[in-house]
Amino acid sequence: MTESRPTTSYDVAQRAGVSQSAVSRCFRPGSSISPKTRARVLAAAHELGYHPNAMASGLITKRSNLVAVMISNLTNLYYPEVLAEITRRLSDHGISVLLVALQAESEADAMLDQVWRYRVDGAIIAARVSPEQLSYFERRRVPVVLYNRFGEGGSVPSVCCDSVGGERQLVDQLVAAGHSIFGIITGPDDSYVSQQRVGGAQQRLQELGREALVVKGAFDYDSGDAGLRSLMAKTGGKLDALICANDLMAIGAIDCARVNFGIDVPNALSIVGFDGVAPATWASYRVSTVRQPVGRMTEAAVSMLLERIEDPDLPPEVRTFSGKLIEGTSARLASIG
Amino acid sequence: MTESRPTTSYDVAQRAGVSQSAVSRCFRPGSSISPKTRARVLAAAHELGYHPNAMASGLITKRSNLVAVMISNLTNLYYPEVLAEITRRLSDHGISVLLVALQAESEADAMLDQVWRYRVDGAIIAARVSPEQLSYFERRRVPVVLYNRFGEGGSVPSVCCDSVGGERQLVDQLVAAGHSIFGIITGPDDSYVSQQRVGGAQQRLQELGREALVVKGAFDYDSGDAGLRSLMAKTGGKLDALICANDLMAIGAIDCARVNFGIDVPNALSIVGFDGVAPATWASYRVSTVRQPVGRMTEAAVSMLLERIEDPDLPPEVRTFSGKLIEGTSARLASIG
DNA sequence: GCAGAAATTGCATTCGGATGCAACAGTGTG
DNA sequence: CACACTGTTGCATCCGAATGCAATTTCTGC
Repeated sequence: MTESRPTTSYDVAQRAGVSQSAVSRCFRPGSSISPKTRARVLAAAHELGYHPNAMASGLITKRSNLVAVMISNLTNLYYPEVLAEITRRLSDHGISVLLVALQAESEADAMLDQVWRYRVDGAIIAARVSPEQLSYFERRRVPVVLYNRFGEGGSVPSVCCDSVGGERQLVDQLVAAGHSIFGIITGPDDSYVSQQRVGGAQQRLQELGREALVVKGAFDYDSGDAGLRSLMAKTGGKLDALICANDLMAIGAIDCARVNFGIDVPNALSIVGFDGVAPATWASYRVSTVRQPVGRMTEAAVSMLLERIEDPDLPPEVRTFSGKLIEGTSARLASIG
Repeated sequence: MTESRPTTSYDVAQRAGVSQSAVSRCFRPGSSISPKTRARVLAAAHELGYHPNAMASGLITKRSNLVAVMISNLTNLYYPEVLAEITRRLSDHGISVLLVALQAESEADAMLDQVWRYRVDGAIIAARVSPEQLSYFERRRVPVVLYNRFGEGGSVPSVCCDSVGGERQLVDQLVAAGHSIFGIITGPDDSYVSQQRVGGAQQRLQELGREALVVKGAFDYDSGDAGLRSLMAKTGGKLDALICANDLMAIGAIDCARVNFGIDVPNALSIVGFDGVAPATWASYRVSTVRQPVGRMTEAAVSMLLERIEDPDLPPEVRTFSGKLIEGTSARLASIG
């Protein structure tokens, strides 16, 4: 009963009375093997608890069946869902996930070293990665799909939620509902998503002849709080509509408005977010926001990656998905629709 | 510039004018290599962008430097933090994470197949796994550390937060503050954590001559809502103190109490949770809860696992950490302290 | 400058599975 | 029953790095 060393294909071969090649062919779809032999081998494999060694097979096939999933701040509420979805979809295709969780930008190089060593078949990147680091993937011909970011003028396949369009919708609704003094809380400067969202909102505001005060945030709860305080000070409390670059900051701002300033949200102040995370639907918040279609986006990311693993020469492609406007009750919206 | 096929140690050897063995020794700490050769090799490796092939080295050393991290429901708010911490700590030791995200119990076998194929060096399990599945790890001599669960009478190393003790503290405080009609919302039946928390609370209540109405939940927001409704019905609205098996349900219950029943929490109803997740600290909730020491727990889990990878014969060990009582404002507590 | 010890280096082999090729069996035809 | 053809099978080799061993170099002390 002491199953000391892991079983190899030779053990199985011996037990089944066939050659090692036969065992190998048994576990490799598309190989020529007779049903009879197959059954014998599978029986022996089962008895011995045999599982093919992925390192050995990866070594020779040059396919690790590993995909790196790189995520910046896992604690962002939005990413766990994405990560879970991606993992599930990949494993449906027999591919395992090498998780790379970046905290600081500086770690990226050390983590990438791991990625290279394992000869991953591809990568899905939802993290900030420098252009040089990205170009490394290209040079090594490791397919990459960016998630909610954008690589060097669209030269890298990516899946995005239409931030600009979503923000324009929010702004349209806010303006139509008669708001007048706008504030924006951004994400970090180097965040593509933040740039898009803030840019989209500002642009639409300008088109409609409005403008907004902008303060910087960091995509977290406290930023919403701090951002609101700052904007209230700057506007002498006249702030009318607040656009937050994500839901988490919107939630922070809602709490701050109510608890700290005693403001009636949404009657005295409208607050909108972006993402459509779970807490945004909670009864205390019911954030007016744009929900990203996580299911369709992850599906696209995975299938784009798999296609490019099969055929690395596919041209880059950028798929953009529209988010869904969620009315919520944290903002007075025109409610066209 | 077309770096077609990945560089091998032979390429580096040739460029540096040494043998392949020398290159290998360069990347393997503790090997005998002169500083001069080392420098030459490293230079050549750098020029060629060489990264040792983990599959090849794993094949021969029988160490994959991979650890499987198995998590049930990633979307549980509590786990992302745990996952991020564990990943970071492992990568500090040069170990990468093979992520296994279980949704349904049924997937476990298919996912475990992946785990076996990659010959992971160990596993950290924060997912529901059957005893047979667990015993497979033992048979294959793959070290395992359970996270917040408990294997077959303590025969598997594990790291836990003291649920019983935490609940007892909460109950003590609630009773001391004069509550009289208690309700409990549990987690899923098969959850170890739920059993411990509910059992701990019940036991202490009994010791103090009280009892509680118990309804079943599923650790999610909606369960808090549904649980509260059910308890209100059963008690004719007299419910006084509500003990939720985790924060998320406490949050759901708080929202339901305020929004649906117009109850003043905590003055008319005290609600407590467990975990200490980020949303529990938000101004709208400030949940009275017990916070798990995630940092210490993940550190323990990782170091216990690493020790057992080095020496598989270390005896099983269960490390239990006390949580920290967070007063919050969702419950009237005696506030001893 | 030399014997001997110590450190370094290269050679050859190994890990476990995949696969081209040749040998072989089984089938249907004339 | 010989023949061509399709379908299986085993043999030998390969993937890329690690390592025991022996050969070589460098170092040490005298």
